[in-house]
Amino acid sequence: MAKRISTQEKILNAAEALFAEQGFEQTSLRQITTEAEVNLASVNYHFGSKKSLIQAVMARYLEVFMPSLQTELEQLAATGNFTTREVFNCFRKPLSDMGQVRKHGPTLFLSLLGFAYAEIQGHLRRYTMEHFGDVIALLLETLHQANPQLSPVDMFWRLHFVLGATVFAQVSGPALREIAAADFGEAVAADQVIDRLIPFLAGGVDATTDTPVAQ
Amino acid sequence: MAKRISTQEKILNAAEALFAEQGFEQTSLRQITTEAEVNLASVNYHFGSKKSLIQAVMARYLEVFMPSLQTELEQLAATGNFTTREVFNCFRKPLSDMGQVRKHGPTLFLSLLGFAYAEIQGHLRRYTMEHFGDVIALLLETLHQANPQLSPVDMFWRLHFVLGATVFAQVSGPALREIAAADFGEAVAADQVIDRLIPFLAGGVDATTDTPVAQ
DNA sequence: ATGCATTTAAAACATGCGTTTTAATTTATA
DNA sequence: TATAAATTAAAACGCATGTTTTAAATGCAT
Repeated sequence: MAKRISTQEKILNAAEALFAEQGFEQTSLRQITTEAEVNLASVNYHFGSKKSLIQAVMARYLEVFMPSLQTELEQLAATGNFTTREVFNCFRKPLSDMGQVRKHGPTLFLSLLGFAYAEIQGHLRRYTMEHFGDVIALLLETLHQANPQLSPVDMFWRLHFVLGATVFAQVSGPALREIAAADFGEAVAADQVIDRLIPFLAGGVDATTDTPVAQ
Repeated sequence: MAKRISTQEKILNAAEALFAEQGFEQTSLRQITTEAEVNLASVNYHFGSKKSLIQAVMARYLEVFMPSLQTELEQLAATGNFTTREVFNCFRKPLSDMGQVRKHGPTLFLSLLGFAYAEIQGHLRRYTMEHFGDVIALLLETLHQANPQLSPVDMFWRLHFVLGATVFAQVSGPALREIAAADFGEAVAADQVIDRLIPFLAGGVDATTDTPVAQ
């Protein structure tokens, strides 16, 4: 006997899948409620507004992911000496952990994160900083320790490049994996993209800053 | 005497600025026609549809950018031996050239490119491949020559990570530059972001592929 | 200057959105 | 079981969108 799923959960489950696939703005409440097989008005009844629903979807992931990431980072920091790549490897366990909570959890979460930034959802950024600002700060600090030669400004920019590459890889992930499979006859599992990503990110962050004169 | 600007051009100019700022979907025809000081219906009269307008906006840039990039790549390839960073430097001149055609050209173009991918405008991808597929192929080939150790699959993925980081840097560029200026008291010009980006990208592409075991 | 084609203007159309309202129904409590 | 609260259902609201239609204005040949 499958345990009864509440209307809230039905909505959250349908919403997160559609959000990760299409983005927040592109997904309508009617799509969500149809998929969830609940009444249209129940979204506003249970969550108040679409904006609050988006926040609830993200919160469900962040509440699992952030503490887990914090643990990993603190564990690494305790070793005293580490590389950039090891810092990024701290993301592996928290991500795969979410796969046990919810199938396709890692992919969903990263896609959601991607759209959250791509669509410049100011309220999401605010929410994240408010609830998990200390984890973000820890991440920045740890990365800086691994790269003391980088100025704070340099690190700021590179970290956002990292975010961009990550987000993009997830958002266009399904389409890309399809093309890759067709062109190279090699299927790449969703959670293996991270294996390709981490070396790239670490290489980018570790790059020398000296700029050869163009032209 | 400023030369008379046609309705088409007024629309294109207003549209590209708004698209680059807000994205394609978020920008309404009413916004565009108000900004351009033309009638609402003139967009559909001159361009047929919003989708065609988006394509026209992109085409105006691509027709300048792509041939210029092709020239740079061919010039580099003729030298016989080159680094990844030199390949990415090939983007500098074509980008800055567009600044002479239109003020803020480089930033606008990269932002547009960003939204084109972020919003998964299938028709734009098709258009680009149809008209400039050979330049894309040349870029891939040149990058592969600079990195013969990378398999085609590896290069495929890394090139998309590159695209993601680039796109993201541009799309969230204005907001990021603002934060950077506030946090570090250092204003960064829009076209200087590329100076920070290229080392990162080259470092990422050049990274070793061996993956240390996680955990 | 006249007549025709092109372009602009104003209004309406059809559709989809998030949200609200009202009533019916289910659930829980006393 | 009776009553109150919580939830679901159905419909409509107000608004914004891209597009189309119809008429007026303009440009440009003859």
